Amino acid sequence: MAAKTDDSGPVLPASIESAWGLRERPPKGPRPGMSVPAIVDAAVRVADADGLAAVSMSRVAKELGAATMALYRYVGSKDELLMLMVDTGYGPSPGPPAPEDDWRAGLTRWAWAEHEVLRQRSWLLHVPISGPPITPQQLGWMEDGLRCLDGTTLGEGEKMSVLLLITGYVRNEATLTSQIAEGSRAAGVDPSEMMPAYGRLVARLIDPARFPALHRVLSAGVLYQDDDPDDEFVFGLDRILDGVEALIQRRAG
Amino acid sequence: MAAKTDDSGPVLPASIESAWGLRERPPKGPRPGMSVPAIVDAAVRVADADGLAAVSMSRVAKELGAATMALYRYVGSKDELLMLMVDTGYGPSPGPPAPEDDWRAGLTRWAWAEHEVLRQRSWLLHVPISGPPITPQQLGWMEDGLRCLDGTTLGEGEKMSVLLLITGYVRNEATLTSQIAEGSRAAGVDPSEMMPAYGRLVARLIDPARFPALHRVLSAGVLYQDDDPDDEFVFGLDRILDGVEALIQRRAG
DNA sequence: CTAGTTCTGCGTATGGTCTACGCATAACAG
DNA sequence: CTGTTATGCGTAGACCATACGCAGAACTAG
Repeated sequence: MAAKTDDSGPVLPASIESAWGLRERPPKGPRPGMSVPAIVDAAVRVADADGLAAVSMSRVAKELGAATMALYRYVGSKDELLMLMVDTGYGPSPGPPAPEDDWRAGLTRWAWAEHEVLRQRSWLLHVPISGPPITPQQLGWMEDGLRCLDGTTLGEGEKMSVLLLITGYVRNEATLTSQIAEGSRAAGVDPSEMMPAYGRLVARLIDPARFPALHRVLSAGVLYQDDDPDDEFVFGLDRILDGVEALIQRRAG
Repeated sequence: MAAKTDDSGPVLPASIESAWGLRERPPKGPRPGMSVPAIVDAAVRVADADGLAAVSMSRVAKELGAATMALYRYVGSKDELLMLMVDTGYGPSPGPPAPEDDWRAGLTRWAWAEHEVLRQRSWLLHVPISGPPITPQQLGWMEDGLRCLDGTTLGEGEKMSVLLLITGYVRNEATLTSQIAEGSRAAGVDPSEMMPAYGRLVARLIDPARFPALHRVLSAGVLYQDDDPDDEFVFGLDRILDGVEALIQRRAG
């Protein structure tokens, strides 16, 4: 007999489907000794402690007192595990915007929430993302962001684009600051000395005649000071939100 | 006797220094059979053909008809090779803005130039960047971007922040579109069918009561259509430049 | 109660990665 | 000619993901 056809196109990995609460366990066979959430939690624990590079299948298995190959009964591949790690690593979305917030306050809060997550779990930035979000909590974040733009003059497509713009900005900013942190740790330099050292290095390398504008920036001492990363974050975010505001005004006519 | 002290702080890898034209070859010993540029070119060729994942030391060596370990006489590590690959992969910077361009036209051109490079060499996005740019051509790009903002009311630090904002945006946008391309190739789906398939998948997964805003986006058909990626790129870029413009106006006022 | 089915846990093995180390040799300086 | 120094590169070690297959557990059908 013909199975009920699944016309939904792309096939979801089994572990992702179970994250959505679909697909119950078949009643046959021995009872599982582990669970997908337990594995993912262990992997997240490893990443929190020793970084994403330390997350290998054998290391995660050791964390659980299990054999390496046992994990493959629960996740189809390491990439699948990584996807699930991202989902729980981000954690639950910050929730819908407060009623008294306008769109700008809401999105600012939303951006800061992601900023905070990425500051605390910088390994999330190192996970090679392999497609648009399909896990429950990731879509939860998206939902909360969209709600901030409810009641604006923007079209649905524009709302999506704005969210993409902001989340991309947050990720990018977090990547840069985490690189400075990791670089200073690798070089054994004090983090506050990292940017000044970089400035001196560039000053030594460049020829002022070939790089006049860059030379001017260096002369202004921009790279030498160790400014508050939060200020830098706020600067870019405000620029983007200004741009969004201009669009909203224009749409309002 | 005391060597001439190098008070410049961080030590540059040897291969990077030679990319700046410093450090000439010592006259002793057998003549080298290869050169750093030849190795980097071969690595770039491999990445262009088969992606960054195909770039292993042995594969690059095979490309050159050399033994794997021979490469380590020229580059200190694979990471160093990757850094040099990024430098030549981006290629020479697009050049200073045309005299008739105002800052906005100049930055637009600048952003499109990077966009174009990343579209053609999407492996650049997969290179884990490990710090601020220190190679000649990378700093050349920075120089050209800074020149676009010459004559504006912005401070030197603000110019730098604006550049970071834009280059981050371009990278992010390129990452998203290349993920769609790679995802569709991996799934054997036509690229134009990728976003519609994603839309159907999300529609199947979410509960409209839990995800009302997302559901509304889907109902509007936003994810189903396969819109021109360039339009999406222009949208975000214009938002950011609007934000920069607002700042310039404010500083001028 | 028994036989069949299906699932779990996991040992083994393959083929890939980067790179530390050390040796033979080639080219130069004095 | 001798000593110094650099190169080319073979060997080997320490990882990695994962394909495959087997033993046994837990359920269902008869």
